[in-house]
Amino acid sequence: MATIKDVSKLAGVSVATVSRVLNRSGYVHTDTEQKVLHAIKALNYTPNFVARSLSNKKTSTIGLLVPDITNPFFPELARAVEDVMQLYGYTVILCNSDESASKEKHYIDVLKQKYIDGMIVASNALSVEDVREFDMPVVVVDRLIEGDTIPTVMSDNRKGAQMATEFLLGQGCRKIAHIRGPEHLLNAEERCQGYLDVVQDIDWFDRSLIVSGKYEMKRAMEATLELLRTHPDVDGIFAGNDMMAIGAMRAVQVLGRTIPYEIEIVGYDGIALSEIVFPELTTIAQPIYDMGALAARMLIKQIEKQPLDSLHYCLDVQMVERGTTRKG
Amino acid sequence: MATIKDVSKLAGVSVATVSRVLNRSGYVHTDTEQKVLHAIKALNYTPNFVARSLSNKKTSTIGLLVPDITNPFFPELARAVEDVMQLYGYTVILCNSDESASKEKHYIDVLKQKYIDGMIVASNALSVEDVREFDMPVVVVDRLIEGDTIPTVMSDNRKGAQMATEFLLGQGCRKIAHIRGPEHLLNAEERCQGYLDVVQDIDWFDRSLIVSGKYEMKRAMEATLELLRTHPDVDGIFAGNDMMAIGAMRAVQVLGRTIPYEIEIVGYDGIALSEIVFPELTTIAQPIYDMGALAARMLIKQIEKQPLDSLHYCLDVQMVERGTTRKG
DNA sequence: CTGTTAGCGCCTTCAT
DNA sequence: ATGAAGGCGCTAACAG
Repeated sequence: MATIKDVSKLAGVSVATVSRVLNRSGYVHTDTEQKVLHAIKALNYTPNFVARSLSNKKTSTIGLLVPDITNPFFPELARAVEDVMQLYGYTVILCNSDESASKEKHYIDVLKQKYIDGMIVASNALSVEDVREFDMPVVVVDRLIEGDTIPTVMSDNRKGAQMATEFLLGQGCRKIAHIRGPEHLLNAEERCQGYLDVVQDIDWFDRSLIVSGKYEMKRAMEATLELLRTHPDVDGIFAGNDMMAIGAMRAVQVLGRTIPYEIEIVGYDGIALSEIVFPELTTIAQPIYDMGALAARMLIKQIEKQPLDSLHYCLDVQMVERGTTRKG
Repeated sequence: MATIKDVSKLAGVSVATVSRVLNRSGYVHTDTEQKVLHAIKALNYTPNFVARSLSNKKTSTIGLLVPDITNPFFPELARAVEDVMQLYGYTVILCNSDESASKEKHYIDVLKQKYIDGMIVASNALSVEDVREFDMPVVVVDRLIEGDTIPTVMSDNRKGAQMATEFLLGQGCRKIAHIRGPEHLLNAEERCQGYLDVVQDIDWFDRSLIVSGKYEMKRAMEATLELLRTHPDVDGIFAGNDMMAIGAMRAVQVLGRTIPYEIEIVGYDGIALSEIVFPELTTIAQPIYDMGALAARMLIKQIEKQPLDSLHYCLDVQMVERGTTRKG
């Protein structure tokens, strides 16, 4: 691998000059610039990023921390992040935390040592203080750190949940249940709240209509089986995410009831999977790709010391009507 | 951030000594080691990887090149790679190539400049020469570069395809079609060949029983619709991957035929999705996680100059009987 | 066992 | 407009 020194020698100039043409910094005569450019081409020279990083204190690398890339929500997010980062000349390191605080901390340490320029966190075993201790640009996705100064992008969970629930009501459902996500996740809490906003004052409502599915398909399936045993008259289900909605579909199918005629189901997220099951899942779609792309842009702005237009972004969600609910 | 110099000062020793205790290289008296350790703790010192990389020529970072992390096959692979890399102190940079040669080349260039230690390639817009030009440790996954010296891990596509086809035959199918993947992908070619191995000498066989689905669900659905129009008597379908198998399921469902009673379907890959559709998909499962983990281990061996037990690994696949084929 | 010193490759004043 | 030289933080001879 040729170094800047080789280039300078071949071009008959000093390394400083080569550096100048490389970075378009400072003045350099057109002729000498040409000489340098030729030398560069002749040697097939490309600058060594590591060396550059050392003197720059900028690695053009960011970290992306997700719970598990295997969870269908995150590939879309990761793809978005990677796309825009790539566009701006950054490179992204992928980290799976499994929502374990110790794993997360370990990653943070490693990434800090590697002097990454910033990170996008879509996993939250960590507390606000932990995140603040990062002491580098950060954007948190889909996990609000309430009322804080840490930049955030998320979607309007509560409103989305209200939309879903109201939609089921509008479809004529007489008893709507909710399969909720993990208690410790704010977004699960908000979605549950949105459901409550709509149904809690209706006469048929009862807290036992809310069951827990841990954002997992299997759990949701079991929870639904149990739910339909205690409440055989449930005719609408709003699941806190698509995976659980699919679990619910399974349970209903196992019981031999037909979707959407006997029971209607609405999910949340709008992951690609929702179009792959049959019937296709009606869902509240978050703009997953947009969220990732926005987070990436926000992070870059911070890294490049540009002002952020807003600290917190809450993107709109969209109702996508498909096969698990009846048409008009 | 404290530097090694700060530590050396505080401990009253030279930087060399600090470096020695840091890397457990060379001798150092227990007492001075203690002093150093204390200084390290006192200053909360952690070494700067960038600086280390510069003098080491080792970044402990590898690249993972996939076509698209959004394609359900790759998250599982990525997860495996990340898991073992993490175990050995490496960090992984994720790259989506969209199977575009120019994108791939661009990535390679960037990663080279970043002096990554090696890379795992699960995408192949590139030719053998291109890959050899990487001039760094590489492992190619699921894409054989035929008869070459580049380390490879894949699964036994041909045998797997034979298993699938024979299984359908054994189930009593009278006319078995194949939905194949892209012509330019070797694994698609091999799977098609495996199908042919089993059926080409049977009287009902006809080349028009092979249709192309591009490894995509939608295309496969359309292809299946068309297939069942020309060959209404097809009662078994072997799809080159699970996504296409799901597309085929859709087509069959749309036509109002029942799975598995009127038509049986077998997929290939064993992605998580295959358990999520209903009926659950019978498939030839590749050990995706194992393949990723093995590739990662092979890469590390190369990086650390250890000998590879074998240049090419071909892992066994497994028939997983589920709902899209009849039992007993 | 420990310290001195010369790199690793690049950037950036400071002179000229 | 260009060059010389110090520094980024760490490692690895080479002395002692």
